[in-house]
Amino acid sequence: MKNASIKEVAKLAGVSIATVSRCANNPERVSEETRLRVQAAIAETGYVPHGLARNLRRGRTNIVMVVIPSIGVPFFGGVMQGIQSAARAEGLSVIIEETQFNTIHTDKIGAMLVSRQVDGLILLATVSPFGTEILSNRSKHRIPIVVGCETVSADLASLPSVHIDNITAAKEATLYLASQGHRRIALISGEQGSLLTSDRESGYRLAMREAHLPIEDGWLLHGNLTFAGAMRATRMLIEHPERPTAIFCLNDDMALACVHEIKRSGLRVPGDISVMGFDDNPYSELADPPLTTVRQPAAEIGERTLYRLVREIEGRKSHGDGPEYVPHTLVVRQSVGNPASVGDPASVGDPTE
Amino acid sequence: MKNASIKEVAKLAGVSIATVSRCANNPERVSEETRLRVQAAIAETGYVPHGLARNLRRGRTNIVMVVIPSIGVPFFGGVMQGIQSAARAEGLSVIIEETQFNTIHTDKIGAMLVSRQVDGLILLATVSPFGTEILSNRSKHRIPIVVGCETVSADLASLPSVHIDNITAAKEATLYLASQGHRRIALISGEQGSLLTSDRESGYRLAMREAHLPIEDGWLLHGNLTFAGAMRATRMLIEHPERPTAIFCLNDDMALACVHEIKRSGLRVPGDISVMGFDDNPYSELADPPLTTVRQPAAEIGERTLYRLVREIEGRKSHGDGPEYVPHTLVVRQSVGNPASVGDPASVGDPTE
DNA sequence: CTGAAAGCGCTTACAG
DNA sequence: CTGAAAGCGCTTACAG
Repeated sequence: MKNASIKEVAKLAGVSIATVSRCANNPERVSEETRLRVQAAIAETGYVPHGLARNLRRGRTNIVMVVIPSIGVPFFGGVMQGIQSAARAEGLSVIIEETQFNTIHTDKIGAMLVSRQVDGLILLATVSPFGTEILSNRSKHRIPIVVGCETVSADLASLPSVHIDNITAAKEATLYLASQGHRRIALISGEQGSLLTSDRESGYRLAMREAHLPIEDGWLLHGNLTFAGAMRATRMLIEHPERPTAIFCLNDDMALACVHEIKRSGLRVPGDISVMGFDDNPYSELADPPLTTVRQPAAEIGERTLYRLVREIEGRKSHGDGPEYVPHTLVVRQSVGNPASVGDPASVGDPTE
Repeated sequence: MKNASIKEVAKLAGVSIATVSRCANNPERVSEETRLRVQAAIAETGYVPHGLARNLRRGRTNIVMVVIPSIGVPFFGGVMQGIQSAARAEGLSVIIEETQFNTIHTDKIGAMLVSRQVDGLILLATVSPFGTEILSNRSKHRIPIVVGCETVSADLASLPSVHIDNITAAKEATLYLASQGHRRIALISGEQGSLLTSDRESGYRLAMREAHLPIEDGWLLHGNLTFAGAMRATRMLIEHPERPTAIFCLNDDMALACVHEIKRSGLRVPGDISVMGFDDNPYSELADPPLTTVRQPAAEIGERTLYRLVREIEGRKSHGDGPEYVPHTLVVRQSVGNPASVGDPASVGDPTE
């Protein structure tokens, strides 16, 4: 059965299509008698307004697009949940576009935007090459864009955004490590050239300086936010002549991999090496030991990002173009302990488990 | 700057809008000279065809909707990756709708479909209440739907689908446990009344019967596929008078939580209790011990589901309405070992770690 | 309160 | 090869 159109309903009810339309959009402007007749006709035909036509007429799609580095990362799952629930409240649908190492379909994203198939764009921790093109399109076509979780490329820094204060968060985490007595603190960082990464790196450096702690050569490694990258970095750290007593990983995935690798080498966490994560993804709690980490309020980031985008779409930029900050918290669990006394070799190579 | 429309391009190039349209869609039907002029005009105006208008005319949106129980579950992330990459190849965009315990916005999904804002629907391990309404809409409006990863509600069983053979997979996993010498094998199952769950339960029962193993009262518990549910179930199992030597969890999340809980109670995995998972999500490899589990080819499921949907959309149902099976594999890691000799209390309450 | 008409921006037979 | 025209299915001033 083909979908009924507004015409058929109109004919059946003996009214014009304008009246049928009004029954859906401004029912108070239709007499009750007519309305009833139209409603009956709608029920009889099973009529549902054709969304495309309506949208074309109204000039809005009620769809927003979110660009995400990788679906299935639990942390982004949390952000998406926030986006979705806010979107639902606003009557919006969300198209997800994954952009993992994929420069090419930048085109597609641009096309969807420019061709008005989506009303706006949310960029979640976006990859670099993206930046300039997006930006030029934005100004050319007045496209609403907001960045969530901090942009990765510096050229996007001027966009409205919502995220935690990455510098401060990383600084606090490092300082916590120092407060537990650690003096040899290494960092497994994210991707080179990513703004998010460099902010957190700054926080680490700031903290180290403030605590009068040295950063030895080879203590600051890039793990690219992946398991494999973190494992590689962890191995290098374990074999470092000045082996750190604590490793700060710039996300929980890397921290999980780091813990795994430390234990595999026969060392204990936190007995021999403490590990600090970042994000607080759901699996961190189940790790052995449960991860001490910096929590980002994922769902809240998602929600606020969406609402911010809605404001952009509707043209009321109450907050200007600056970033909007969201609070982070240090979650203390068991992967960070006190360091073994310096030069005490007893704990090394003598794993109890 | 407002977007240029086809009219402005036509005027600038001194041709009709039909010709402009042809340049985009059937360039070979336009003389080179004209084409060049039009292209120049397009470049000058920055014209991009308005997607909505085009779609309205063509009667397709090139958007498919996927309904997913929960974003951020790593396993579904893998499936989504498959869907996305296939969608990209087909020039489709995907709208994601989360349906966690949310009956209400079933309406929204139905509406998007019926109102033709999306071309088709992928249901990923869908929740129950959904079923009947979707189905009635489907037949009424000829809506293309395909189910991925097995439907949860029996009333959707008639839809085209792609998934592993859940019965066989669960049976093999259980049999593997038996082959390692386990005779007391418990099951932490999924959600009551879910088809996927009951299929895997059947596999477990089949295997136990085949191996002449009893299923004691209280060995088959529902964990609802969540951490919390699995922890609760694990505690009950640990205290069970006939404590199992192996626990089969119907997904990896539960297996991870199960391992966590066993260790927390001072027992060892697999020393005291072996744990088998299901799915092979990325975190399973990093667990301590790494999880033995049944792998579902997530990305492949996603891809094939999308292609299947495309066939439905295009009206060529080459494969009929039956399910399409995808291979599973047993991934042997370290969470399953041989059981301690029966009645040997030495290993109990004497955790080494 | 209701209808005729314009128009959203395109695509595609149909002529020529 | 090109244009005039119909039409996709709606919504919304504008009259009445």
